[in-house]
Amino acid sequence: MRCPVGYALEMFGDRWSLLLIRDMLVRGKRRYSEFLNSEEGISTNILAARLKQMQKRGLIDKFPDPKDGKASIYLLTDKGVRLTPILMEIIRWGLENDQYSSVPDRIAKALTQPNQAFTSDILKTIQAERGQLQ
Amino acid sequence: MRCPVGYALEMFGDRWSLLLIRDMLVRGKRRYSEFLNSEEGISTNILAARLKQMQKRGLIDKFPDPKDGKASIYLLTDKGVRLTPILMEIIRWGLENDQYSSVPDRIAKALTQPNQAFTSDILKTIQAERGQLQ
DNA sequence: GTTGATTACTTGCGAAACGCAAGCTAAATA
DNA sequence: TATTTAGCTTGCGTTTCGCAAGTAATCAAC
Repeated sequence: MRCPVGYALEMFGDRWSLLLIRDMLVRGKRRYSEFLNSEEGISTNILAARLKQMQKRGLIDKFPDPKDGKASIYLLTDKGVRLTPILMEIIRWGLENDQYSSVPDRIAKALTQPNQAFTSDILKTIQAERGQLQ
Repeated sequence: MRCPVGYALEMFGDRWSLLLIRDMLVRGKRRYSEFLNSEEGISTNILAARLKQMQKRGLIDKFPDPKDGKASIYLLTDKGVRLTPILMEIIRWGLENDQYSSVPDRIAKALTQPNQAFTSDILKTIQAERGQLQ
């Protein structure tokens, strides 16, 4: 009998989780080094902690890179991909309320469609990637 | 040319802001004392700081209570009310992914409609309240 | 009109989280 | 074999948070 908002905020309600999810969902980032040089500048110890936490919470999976033994690939789980509608509404609100915000055409276009369409596009893409790694 | 997600998280991306917005949007809370005894247990200094911050950021307004000189009434601005679709998607995700989460019938019903319908319901209600106070 | 309660805070302090810089390990590359 | 790359860990100072106690203004009761 708990509040779903409280649950959601426990899952990704810190300063960095949702930005990492954005990086994975709309920017196609997959690697530690890619997350590290996001424009917002997450520090390396926090990044490591968040990735572990999100894995523990079932939002992302970690795979070894088949082409480079020292590298890893981080992918959203289905539960993580289903955050897409939340992210879309956040993007919509940000664009509506901040004159300095903008997004690439691909995202602007997705915002005109129902959330579900974009979510299932991304879900397919990531499930295909996952298939290559398992 | 900044990211709308980054902007949004600066506006309400801390541990408490979105819970306060939930309290105002779906639980009809308006007063300091009401926020203080939310189930999550915000501490009094943090509550005071958040309310000031949200006011500064244009998410809420503060009005003197016409019936009690020592009391205040906090109301969402239109910008704050427009967060409703984000909150609805968060609720949807929480319900979908946490077996222990539930919401009152009124909210469950609203989730079956397009987000916009519930948003404009709430907007009307709050604009009416605001009219009584200004 | 004085006393006690209510409302909305502020202050002080210890604990936890964050941010920066440096260092470390294993694997790949030259 | 030496150097670079990828992905971390550790240490430490700073900021934020959480708890408890205290304060100020108003209101309600006697």
